[in-house]
Amino acid sequence: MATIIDVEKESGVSKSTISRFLRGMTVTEENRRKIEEAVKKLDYKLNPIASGLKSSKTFSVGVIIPDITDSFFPPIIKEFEHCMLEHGYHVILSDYGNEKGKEINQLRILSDKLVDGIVIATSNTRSEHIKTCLDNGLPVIMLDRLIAGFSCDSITVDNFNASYRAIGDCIKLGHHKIGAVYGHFYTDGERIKGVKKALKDCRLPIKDEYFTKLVLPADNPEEAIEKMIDLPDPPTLLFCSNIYVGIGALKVRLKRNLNIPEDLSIIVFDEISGFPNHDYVTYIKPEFSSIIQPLSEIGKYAAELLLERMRNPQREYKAVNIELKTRLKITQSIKNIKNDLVSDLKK
Amino acid sequence: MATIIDVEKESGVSKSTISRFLRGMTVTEENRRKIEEAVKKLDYKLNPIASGLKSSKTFSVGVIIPDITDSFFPPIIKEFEHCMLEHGYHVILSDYGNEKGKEINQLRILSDKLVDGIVIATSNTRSEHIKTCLDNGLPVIMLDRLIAGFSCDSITVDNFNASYRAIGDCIKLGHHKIGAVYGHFYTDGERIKGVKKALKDCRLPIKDEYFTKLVLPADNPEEAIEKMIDLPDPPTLLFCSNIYVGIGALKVRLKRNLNIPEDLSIIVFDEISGFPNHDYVTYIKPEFSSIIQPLSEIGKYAAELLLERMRNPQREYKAVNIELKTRLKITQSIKNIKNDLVSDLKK
DNA sequence: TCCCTTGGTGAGAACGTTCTCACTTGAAGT
DNA sequence: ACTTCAAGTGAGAACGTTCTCACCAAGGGA
Repeated sequence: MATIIDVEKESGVSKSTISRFLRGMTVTEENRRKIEEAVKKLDYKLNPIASGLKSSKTFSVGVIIPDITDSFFPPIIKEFEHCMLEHGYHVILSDYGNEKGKEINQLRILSDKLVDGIVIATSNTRSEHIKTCLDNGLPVIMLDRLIAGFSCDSITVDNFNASYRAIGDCIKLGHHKIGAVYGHFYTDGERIKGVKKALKDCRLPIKDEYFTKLVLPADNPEEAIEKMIDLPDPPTLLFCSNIYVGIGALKVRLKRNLNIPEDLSIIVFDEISGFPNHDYVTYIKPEFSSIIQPLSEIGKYAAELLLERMRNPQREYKAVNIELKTRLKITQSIKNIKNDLVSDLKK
Repeated sequence: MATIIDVEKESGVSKSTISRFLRGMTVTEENRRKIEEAVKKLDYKLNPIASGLKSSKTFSVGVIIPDITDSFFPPIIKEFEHCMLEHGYHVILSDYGNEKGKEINQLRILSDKLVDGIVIATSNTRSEHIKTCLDNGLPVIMLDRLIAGFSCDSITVDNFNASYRAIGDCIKLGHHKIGAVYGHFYTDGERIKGVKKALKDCRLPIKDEYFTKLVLPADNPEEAIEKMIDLPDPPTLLFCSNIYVGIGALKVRLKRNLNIPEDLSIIVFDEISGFPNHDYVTYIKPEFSSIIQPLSEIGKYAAELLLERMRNPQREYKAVNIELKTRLKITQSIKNIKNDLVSDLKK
């Protein structure tokens, strides 16, 4: 393998100038020509390890996620990786398998000199591990999930507002008995806050038996949903706070042969199929109404923000929180109770 | 950040000995104690970049795949990453978006000094790019797909034999008119060879109109399937060579309201839902019969083989080809024509 | 007793870059 | 014409390890 010293000898230009040229700084026309010639002749490639030693840059970033087999993450990672590669960065993938301890461990390993930046979808509610990185000047972008009381760059979606507005729309359609099944993650919390706020703002009661919190994946969403529809006075609409609950609803629908939306209206936060090879679910009619997250965009913005932070590693910083808009897709899975009432009255 | 020189000063032991100790070589009891004490006191961490410069090891490996949003890959990667991490290796993910040129490019970038080993699921039918790596002493493991006439370590599944046996079973159940829709990838080729061999061995005719090759994802599997069932004399059983074709069959079933297996028997190479959050499809009865690939195992064996190669980087080597067994899952989606004939006769 | 081996040691070179700093050159400003 | 300045240059130190090599002590075989 040719080194910069070989290029120096071949071209007659000093290694300092060669190094500068390779990093995009200006050199005289003549030197440029000589260097390019020598580089080509020797098939010289910059050694990124040697380069990283002095400059403390590895041109690689870490992505730490709870579970790559969760369909939420691959599209995000795909776009993120694509953007980073365009800027010469490599992506180190780290799947912590939903184990809080492992998450902290992986973050430490990656931050110990290996990466120039981190993107993390945390499962922890404490922020020490992330704060340590920031204190050491390592940029961290939080993905999808925040930690209460901790300020850090982030890319999230409008969990609260989207849920608030979606439920508002459902209420306008005449739904007054609204139930929700949700998980124990950060995002679930935000979404349920939105649901309850919508109910409150419309002066509708919030019944305890209509709200079931699950510890996923241990708890079974189907059970919770079945229990809810079996109530003496069941809700007319079910808000599924994430895809796992949505899938549960799909199962209950098949198992109990539910008519949607006659027996129950359903709305899901998340698209049940984000995967190109799983979009067949759209053939099961009516499709569930859903709040769709812009997955590629999340990846894109994460990349852009991280790149910006790595370019300008100023110490004292103000956290940038980017909240992306979701898209509400209303289908026949939500009954228009008002219109039905009107037509009932007409009869 | 403390360096090894700081530890040297603190402990009074030379940096050579410290370096040796850190890499697991034996030192005297007294030195061990001194070093450990100093390391702890200074919170010393080995700098992997500096370490890699001299030793030409980065302790990272590259995984190059066509599409991370294809449900096939995440479970493999998850297990692979898990195994590699246990041995101190990091995984750099590289998604080439099914573009042959980009695949070659990514491989070159990764191999230029950045990684100690490569796992690649190639889309190319030429092997130069991989051969270059091997010639440079960089271990490469081929994943899922081989290249004709090119010898290289690999982890695949028994595409040919599994298809051969599965179709053999179907023939025993009385299916003589067997059709297949398949893609243009390596794996499709092997599977179809198995199907045709089974037909040939049973002296059944291989009708051209029963075999449709698609260039995925451009071509539409649904169309091909519909055309086939609309033949004047359609097949009684359809072999779907991959998950995309399987999904196509699912769509056609819903769209045309097909009765499975009365109207058509179906078997799919691949499980239609590899994702934990997409397993609802099992609630659509009857589930399609399928040939299930051991995804985690693929990741595990890839890791083991790669680790072995990196430990013993002997030049002249004989390629190791590991072919994993798939699991055949026969459901009600395959009609037992023979028994039906028998009962028809009894009537 | 002497030689030879074995296991452990430390000094210093090596790895291939980037960074620092003092220098040269030519153009612009007075 | 003389200073000032900016842009570009090259020598050599620096980055933090690992590697090479010569060395030393202890123990075993002759």
